[in-house]
Amino acid sequence: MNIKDVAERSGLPAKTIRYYEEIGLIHPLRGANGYRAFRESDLHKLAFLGRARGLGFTIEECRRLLALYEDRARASADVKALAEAHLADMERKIVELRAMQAVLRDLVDHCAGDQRPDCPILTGLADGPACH
Amino acid sequence: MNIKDVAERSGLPAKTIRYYEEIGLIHPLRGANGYRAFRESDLHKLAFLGRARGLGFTIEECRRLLALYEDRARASADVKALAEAHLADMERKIVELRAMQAVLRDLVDHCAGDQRPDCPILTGLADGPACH
DNA sequence: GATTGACCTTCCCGTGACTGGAAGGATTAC
DNA sequence: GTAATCCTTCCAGTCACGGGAAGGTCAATC
Repeated sequence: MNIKDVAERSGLPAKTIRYYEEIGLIHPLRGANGYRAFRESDLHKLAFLGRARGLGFTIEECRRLLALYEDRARASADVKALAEAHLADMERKIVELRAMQAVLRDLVDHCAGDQRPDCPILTGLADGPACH
Repeated sequence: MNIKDVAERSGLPAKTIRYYEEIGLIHPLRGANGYRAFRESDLHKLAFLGRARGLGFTIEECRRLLALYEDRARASADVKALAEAHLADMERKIVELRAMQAVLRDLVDHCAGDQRPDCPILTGLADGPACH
């Protein structure tokens, strides 16, 4: 398979596939013409990576997941630990976003949003956090 | 004021303050020795920027906010629109994170997390989204 | 006056995970 | 034979800084 076929079948852009090879996530063969020659196993790995990335795992986490996936002697506890750490990361991000939202929402709710210049959002940003 | 003083008083690292000057967010004066000479107004702007960044506004949004802040003829509607767009951005991110969390949580909940290799998380990543 | 130490300056490189584009070679279709 | 579509590598840019080097300046002390 050439890169365009794997791109279509994996749903990943060709650029991304080249990048994944460059950073050592996959190791496709090479044809006599210098073209990458992808096996089914490469396609499989790329699909795996695409799904892991889609769940928000970083590239390094994906690398570890892939290593675990290929390690027949793995302990599922190791996979679970990785996944739970990532769940916790996401939870932290959500909490942070919610906190920012709450502050900003409060400012927005006090803003008339008309043609006049008076704006609690700007004074809130200028004079300190949530002064009311 | 030298950069270290403004850094302390604004809570921003000196590196960040230099960067903000480089991209034209602030324009401190220069002393005869080449040192940046910050006025109170510069400090004020930096504090404003720090708070806006803390609420998750991008640098370009901060630039627009600062321009509105300095424009005495602004309409508060413009500020509010910017802030509401940002609220919506954050909401989208939260929804996306929640969706990823839900899928991963489901996989994690089905994983024994023991010393055996069988792992629904890995098979879930390998064989497609949420097949059960 | 010399020296130390803390400050300041600019410059360049690295981050994460790609994306865009240029320059040039290979293959396929007609 | 040639045009279109592939493929390759390499370079640069993204965002918002952070680390660190090389070198100039300032204030206090000896």
